[in-house]
Amino acid sequence: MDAIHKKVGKNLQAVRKSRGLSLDQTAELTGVSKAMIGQIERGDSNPTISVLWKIVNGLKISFTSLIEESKTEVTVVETERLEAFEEEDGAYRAFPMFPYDQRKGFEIYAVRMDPGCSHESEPHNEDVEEYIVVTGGSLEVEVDGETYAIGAGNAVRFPADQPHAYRNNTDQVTSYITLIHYPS
Amino acid sequence: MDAIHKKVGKNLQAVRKSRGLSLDQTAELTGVSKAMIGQIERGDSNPTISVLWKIVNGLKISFTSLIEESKTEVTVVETERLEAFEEEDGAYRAFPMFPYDQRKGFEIYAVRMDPGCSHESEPHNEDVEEYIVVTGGSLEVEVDGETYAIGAGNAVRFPADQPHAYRNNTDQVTSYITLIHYPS
DNA sequence: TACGAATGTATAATATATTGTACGAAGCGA
DNA sequence: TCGCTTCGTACAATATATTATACATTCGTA
Repeated sequence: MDAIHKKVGKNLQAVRKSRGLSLDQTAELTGVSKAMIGQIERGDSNPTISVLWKIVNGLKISFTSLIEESKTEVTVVETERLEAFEEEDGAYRAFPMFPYDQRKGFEIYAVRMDPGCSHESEPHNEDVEEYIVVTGGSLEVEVDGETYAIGAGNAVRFPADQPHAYRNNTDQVTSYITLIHYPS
Repeated sequence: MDAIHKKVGKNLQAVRKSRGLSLDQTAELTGVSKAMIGQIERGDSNPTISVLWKIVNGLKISFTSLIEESKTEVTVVETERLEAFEEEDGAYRAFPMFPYDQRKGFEIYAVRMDPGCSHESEPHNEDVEEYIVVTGGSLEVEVDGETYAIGAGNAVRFPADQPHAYRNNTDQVTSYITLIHYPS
């Protein structure tokens, strides 16, 4: 699922078969060897971009159609099964629930912060926005010198192209969901 | 210009420099070696799709942003300098003025047909359309058993997912522009 | 049944993508 | 100027992408 070249292989084979083309015919149309096309379809090879370019142009299809997920599938994620990025000696734990997807332009983490934990984040690039929904405990967010207290069930959004910090001043674990949106 | 990997290199370098990143930092972010990133930027290497995928995800950019032309440039095409696809012993000559561009989804040819020339075209795939503007002489187009006579200055459009034929029954050279549109 | 054509796969040879390391150039304080 | 760092490039070693060829299977046909 995550291996891009396998996705490309599936998509390519889908296009080829939907047109009733053989490997030989496809090789003729694209200028890429039959063996290579077969390997790409099976996921046995990691095509260079030049080869993909030839295929795309020979078949008169878009580049995107090869790298796109054929359909958006149901994806169930269990936080406990994810491997967290830990910071602050494990007191700050970020679980990548939906990793960055360049077609969507955002990523979603579930974060847990132990009592007393404080975490500073490097500024992101311009026009990057962060959305936070606190799901448990209470969170202090500091942006541009201002501090905002967000209780469970509440949310905040802020431009993340500047240094910002998260603090859990309570005596219980605070959890929140954060969505980071990158400009297209 | 036409070499895809050089375009990718330019775009990648543009992104990296606009963020003030060094090769080392980019390597750190993407998990791709510094040497490789340098080679890609210079066009010395033809990256595999997996490597591009890592870069795209590490930098939080879209795949498309790497393969797109940074800006649409002015492109002047002189038909006489183009190499024609010849058929019917050279009596049918097709000049690729604007070759297939998957982002646009179409391609444009200039065609010259000698007097008496007749040319049959294989059916294209479903939902492919052909637009023809006759610029000189007169053209007979046969689609689905029907024949249409198109004089200079006139045009025709038809679905090209069936056999179709072109004929020049006049005693002079007929020329026309044809645009072939492929579905997305 | 046998044959020929067409399919997708396996194999070996070659080209090249990818990496780790080392190098020279350019900035920057002391 | 000297060191120190950071930058991008050059190099050699290795992994692997790509090709041409040969192979096994299937299918239609005589």
